[in-house]
Amino acid sequence: MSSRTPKPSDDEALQSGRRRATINDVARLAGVSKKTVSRVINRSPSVRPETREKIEAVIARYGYAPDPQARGLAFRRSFLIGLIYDNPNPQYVVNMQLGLLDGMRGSGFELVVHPCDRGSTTLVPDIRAFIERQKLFGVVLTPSVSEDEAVAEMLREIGCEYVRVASVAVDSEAHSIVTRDRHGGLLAGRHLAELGHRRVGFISGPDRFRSSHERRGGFEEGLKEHGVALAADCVAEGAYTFESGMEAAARLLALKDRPTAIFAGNDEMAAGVLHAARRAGLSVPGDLSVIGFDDFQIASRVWPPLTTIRAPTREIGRLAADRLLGVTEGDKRDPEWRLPSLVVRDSTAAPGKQEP
Amino acid sequence: MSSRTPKPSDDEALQSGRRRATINDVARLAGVSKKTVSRVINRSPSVRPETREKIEAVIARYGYAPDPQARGLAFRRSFLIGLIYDNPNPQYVVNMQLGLLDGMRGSGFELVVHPCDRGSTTLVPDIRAFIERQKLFGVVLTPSVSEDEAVAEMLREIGCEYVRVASVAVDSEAHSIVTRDRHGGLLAGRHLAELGHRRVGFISGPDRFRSSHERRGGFEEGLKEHGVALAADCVAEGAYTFESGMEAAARLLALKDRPTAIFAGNDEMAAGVLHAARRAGLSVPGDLSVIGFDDFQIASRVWPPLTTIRAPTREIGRLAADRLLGVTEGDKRDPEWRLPSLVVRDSTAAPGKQEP
DNA sequence: ACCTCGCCAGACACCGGTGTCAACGCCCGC
DNA sequence: GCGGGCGTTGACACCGGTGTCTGGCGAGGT
Repeated sequence: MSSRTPKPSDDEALQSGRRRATINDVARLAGVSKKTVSRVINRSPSVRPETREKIEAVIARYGYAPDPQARGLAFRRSFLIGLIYDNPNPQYVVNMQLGLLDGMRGSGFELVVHPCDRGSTTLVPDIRAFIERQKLFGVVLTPSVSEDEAVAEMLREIGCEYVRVASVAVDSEAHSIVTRDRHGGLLAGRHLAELGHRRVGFISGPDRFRSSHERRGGFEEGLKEHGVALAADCVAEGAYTFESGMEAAARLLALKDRPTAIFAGNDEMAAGVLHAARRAGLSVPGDLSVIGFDDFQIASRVWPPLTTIRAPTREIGRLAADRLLGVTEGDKRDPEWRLPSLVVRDSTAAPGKQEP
Repeated sequence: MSSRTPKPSDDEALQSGRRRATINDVARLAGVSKKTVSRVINRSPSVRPETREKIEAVIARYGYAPDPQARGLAFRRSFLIGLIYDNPNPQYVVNMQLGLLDGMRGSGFELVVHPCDRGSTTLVPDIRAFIERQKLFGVVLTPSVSEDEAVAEMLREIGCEYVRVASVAVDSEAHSIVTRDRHGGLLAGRHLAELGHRRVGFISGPDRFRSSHERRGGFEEGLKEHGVALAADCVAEGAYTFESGMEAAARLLALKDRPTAIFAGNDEMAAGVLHAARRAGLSVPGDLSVIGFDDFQIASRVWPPLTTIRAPTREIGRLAADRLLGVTEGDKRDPEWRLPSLVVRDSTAAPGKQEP
């Protein structure tokens, strides 16, 4: 009996569930010191099996769960994980959140969201304040902030756990989750080349996104396998937004020798391409094939439904959470399962072919 | 000097910013007790102005910020706000999150997200565990969980602050934020009736969403102003999903006397209506006018761009956060600013009119 | 001059956990 | 029989704040 005896009404409240059990209650009811209970909670090996069982029985009986705040105070670290992102696409954000939550389920951790502005001059201090204020256990960064070295540097400096999701390894293996966008681009290139397209266009994302370059690189590689080259005048820079896709497509479609197919860096821009094609009086896929990237909901909502590259964002999120929490099981699975894959719908066809 | 003197290295770390200041540091450096510093932090009136200023100077000098964990432990309440939702629409979720964050900025609170399944048999205990585990300061509920009385009952029982976002007042004024979906429906009805439509269709959301009924009620009201009635056979139930919208529209368009316009309960379903119309060989808005609800991104991505009702989700989120944090300023503004509004694009026209 | 009251500030316990270190019992070897 | 080492446990301080209660002090009433 380590702490002072409680008032009788206290135990009553405990029984009825009106009061949550604390470590002191468990210690008292199990006839051990709170430190020993703490050892059981933290899976310390130096507890005799009988003692452990006795304590675990009390824990189960009263549904005791340690208070993360108190634990965090002593550990100097909270049980919160932050998602730091600047990608404005709602579907990306939500899928990532869902994936992270998948991986965090049952761990006792919670997810705190933190959108940010990569262009802000106070980006690094803002993120730092966010982390230090709540003493976050760790953070997950997604493109494009995940590609910011100043941010990563700061995270190392303050000793915060982190995982960077990016299209290529931008950090040590322990700190990166690679989405392999290059492979997605490759599939897009192959698909168009196999359909017989020879003059193809590409609309990239913004330069600061690593994925813009990876998707393009893979695309060129896929084309090349079939002897097709991406002409310089058939490349336009977009901003991963619908409007930018529309504008970039308008430029490409105004070319004297316009491409018969366009690979847009994401679905949003691909939707913009569809609008531009319609304005130009071109039918898709009859006069122009269009392929997107992401396979977000929009891909199947537009007309014609978009052929696109499915990026397993939710699965990537799950993996990121696993990594942060030290679960390594997920990493061992066949890496193929988290590779981008081709989803063929109705926006691509052989060049010159009429719609059915 | 209340606590033991620190090692010289400690103060050095403080100066250089390697160590964050604690309340003990501030107390020592200001020559007062930590309790007095606590009073300043909590804006207790019983502190002499000179003392307060002295302490505030030290706080500013060292950039001291109280530790939410320690504060939370003593307060028996964290500085976290939970967003509990079951709406699967990513854009809704993200807009709501952004609105909440708008309202929480600078408050020292953070946002924890918690998707849930309204249909789960463990819904109430799951939410309860979520709240009690992290001792959430408060939660924001959005449709349709916001309309669940069992959940609200539990929140009252455990004394958790909460705000319910719903289309009508489902709770006391302090606990509800009303989105006035009825008004949006009214605008849709008026718009179609004013264009000259006499036979119109409606695709509702799921029955358990209060908004389904409100949008319909308002729609009928708007039609009625112009002497138009909503025929029973022109109403179909959807599920707020693209597929359900497509199926419901297919049914309505197969009617012998098919409607010349359809109001879909949200944009997702309206996109489904567009697909169904195309399949049926109908042009929009030439043969069929379509109007949606939400004005999410998809509305302007599809073809033709959708006339729709803009729901100010982000603003509503901001209001919810203000309410939870006890800020009342936002409530006083002209309530018009957070009413749904009509956004006219290209999917509605007078009946029988050809596309340009 | 004395008592009371209100204002202000501090001492101390407490919130619910963990780290450190010492004590205990037991088995081993000499 | 005794010292040493190991496995197990507990006492106590501590993490960084807040609640309660008490005491010192000056102003106001009698």
